[in-house]
This record gives sequence, structure tokens and C-alpha cells, in this order.
Amino acid sequence: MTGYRVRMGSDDTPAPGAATRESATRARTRRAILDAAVSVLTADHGASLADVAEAAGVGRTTVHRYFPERSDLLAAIGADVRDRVAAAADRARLDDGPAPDAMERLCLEYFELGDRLLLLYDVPQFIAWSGIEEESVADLALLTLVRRGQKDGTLDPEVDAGWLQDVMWALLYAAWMQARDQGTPKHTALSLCLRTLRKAVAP
Amino acid sequence: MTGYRVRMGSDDTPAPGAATRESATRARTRRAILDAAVSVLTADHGASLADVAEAAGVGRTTVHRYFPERSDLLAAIGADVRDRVAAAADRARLDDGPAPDAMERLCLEYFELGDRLLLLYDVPQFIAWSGIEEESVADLALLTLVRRGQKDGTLDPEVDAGWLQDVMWALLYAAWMQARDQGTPKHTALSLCLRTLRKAVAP
DNA sequence: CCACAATGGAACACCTCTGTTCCAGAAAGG
DNA sequence: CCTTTCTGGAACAGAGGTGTTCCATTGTGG
Repeated sequence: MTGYRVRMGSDDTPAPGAATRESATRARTRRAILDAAVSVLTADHGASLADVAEAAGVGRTTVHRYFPERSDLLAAIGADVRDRVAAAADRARLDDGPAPDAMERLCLEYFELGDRLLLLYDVPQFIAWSGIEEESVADLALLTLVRRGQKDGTLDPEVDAGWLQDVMWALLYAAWMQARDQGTPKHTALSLCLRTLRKAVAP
Repeated sequence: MTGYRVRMGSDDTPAPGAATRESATRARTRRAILDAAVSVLTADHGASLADVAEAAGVGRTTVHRYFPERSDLLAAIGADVRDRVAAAADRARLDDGPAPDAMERLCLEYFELGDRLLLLYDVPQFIAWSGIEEESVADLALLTLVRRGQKDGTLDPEVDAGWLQDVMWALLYAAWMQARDQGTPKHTALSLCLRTLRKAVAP
């Protein structure tokens, strides 16, 4: 209803017109809550705010001070993930070099995001909230990359570009699961993922 | 706590020692609730029993009559899925013919199960309840199949057998998503899945 | 060292879901 | 047709989560 309500100052701050920066203390607390929320919600999508507060080492009241409603917290997580994804896609320099190599770089970057992306995957609501459009910037960049690879013959041209995109995500997901549930070392899981991806997307 | 509590007769039935078969009426109602629960819970993992009852076209009281506690309903769903998976694996005749072909047959069978398997994927709790062991019969059969293929050179021998198993699941999942969210026709999604799987698991 | 920012805890009303009981009415089935 | 089975709705208590207020305490920075 109210969307993402931002509260910069303390409860009784007289709302100083322009956007005042958050104090260092508050910024740290905010991050702690956000990070705790990610790990708690990854383990249990229906966890209560009390659980989040405990994991963050913070009182439940404090959580409500930063994120007045549950949806505010979830939206903030979504926005945080969106930013990280965009940054990761940026670092992967999708326009450079052969398409399969660029795709591999992207996988590497995304794999590092770990839990956060798992959460995005599992809780579809995040996509609706927090201004993640139908097709995010990163998704579009990946789509462009796939089309480029299909055009120059380095990626399978006989399947839909969106499908290749989904395949990448699916294999990433499988790799995370392998690491989390089977206890496979992360680098092993990642190299399995990359090897299989290369074959799967080849012409 | 109580596990899967079976109630065969009506409320006041004097518990007729041996296992009495359920009346046709009750069997139909039970199925309706079970099916409704699958589709409702697929859409929203936290849906209430009232939602399930409404979707089943049945009073909430009736749901409680068949499945006294929420966990009983979930366990029943899990058991139902387990049976269907086992039957599907059986129909795929995993021991016959080349391993990639058998794997493709299995994909076809699993794909038909649709929603039910998506649910199993999304709600890990189902695996703990309802007597699905760590490694179900179907999983073991698939693992055996993969090992056979790796030995005779028809499947990639350089990766762990468990990983190839996960890859199959991941691609199936991607195909379902493609059909559900992008509106891709099911047969199209399935053929994309099979094409990519063949390449991904090839040596 | 002192004012103000920031926190934690208790207590509160409110809501939703759960699981239960009871009973009147509909549906089956002999 | 009439009895048994099966159902749906109302009404209830209890549990747990949410969002709020208030106040005492801690801490941080100037």
C-alpha cells in the first residue's frame, strides 16, 4: 500500500526537507538487519520479524524502527539484491570477447552473490516489489549477450534466447544446491556448473 | 508429532480393527482436497487451510475431518507425490536401451507430473515428512542409470553422477517455469529441455 | 562530560490461522 | 423410502505474528 517508506532521521527528527544522510551507526545497524534477514529468510521463507531481530542481534522494536512494516523490509532486500546484481553484471563486461566467455564471467559473478540470489529465486514476491521491472537491466544485458552469441555462431542458435538465459540460471541454482546440501566445495560446484553450461549452450 | 494419522471411517466409527476401505464418496472428497491443496500451495506456499477448502469446493470443517492437522495434509501430499514419482520412474524403464534415451523418457514422465513436482522442489519440508528417504527409490534408479551411461561412454564421465542428476532436475524446473511464466507451449518447453539436456550430459 | 542519538524491553490491541465442538441439513445407498 | 453417511456453517478458545507506544538505559560524538 505505502510502498517503500524511507525514514532517514530518528523518530522525532523534524524531517529536514532534503535527503539527510544516515548516521554511521544507523547505517551499520541497517546493514546488520538486512544481512540477517537474508540468511534467516533463506532458511525459512516464513520466518518472523522476531527471528530476524534475534539473528541480527537487535531488538524487535529496532527492526520496526528501520522497516516499519514487514513489506518494507522485504522491499529493501529486493532493492539491495537488484543493486548487487546490476553491479555484478557490470563487472562481467558482457560486451567484451566471445559470448561463452562472457557468460562464464557472469556466472562467476552471480555465484558469488550466493544466498541473496537464492532468495530472489525462491520468493517470487521480491520481483513484484522493490522496483524490479519485468526485465531488469541485468536481464536485458544477458539477453543481448545471448543474441550476440547466437548471431556469431558461438551459442546454440536453434533455441530461444530466453531459454538459454533460463538454462544459465537453472544450472547456477543447481550448483548452489549442490554446495549447500551435498557439501560440495564451492569451487567444485562452480566448475561443474561452468563445464555443463558450456556444453549446454554450445551450438 | 503424530505423523500421518489415518482415519478410515466417519467420526464415530468404532475403529474396525483391520484396515477398512474408504467409501467411494470419501475417496473422491479426499482426492479433491489433495488436488486443490497441490494447486493452491504451488501458487502460495503459505496458503491457509481455508484457501485449500475453498479451492476444493469444500467446507473448512471437512478438510479437518480428512486431515486433522495441517501437517497431515502436507504429509499426504508428499506421500502422493512419492507414489507418482515412483510410478513414473517405473514407466520410464530406466534399465532399457541407451542411457541418454532412458533419461529422456524419464524427463517426459516427470514433466507430466507438473505442479506436483514443482511443489516438491519448492517446499523442502515434504522431503522430511511422508517417508521420503534421503534417497528415494526413483532417485537411486536414476543414479544407477547415470552410472551405467558414464561407464559405457554415453554420458559425461568426468563429472559426479549426482551432478548430472541435479542437472536433469534443474532443466526440468526451467522448462516448467518457461511454460508457466512465459506461456511457452508445454511441448515446446519440453523439447527445449530435452535438446539442452542431451547436450549437457553428453561426454 | 554532557546532550542527544540510538537501543531494548514490556505491555498493548489487533489480526489471522488453527483446531475443536455441535448440530441441522443434504446426499447416498440399501 | 428411510436410515446411515457425509457435509457445511457457526461459534469457540488458543496460539502466534504484527505494529504501536512508552520509558529506562546505553552509546556516541562534539
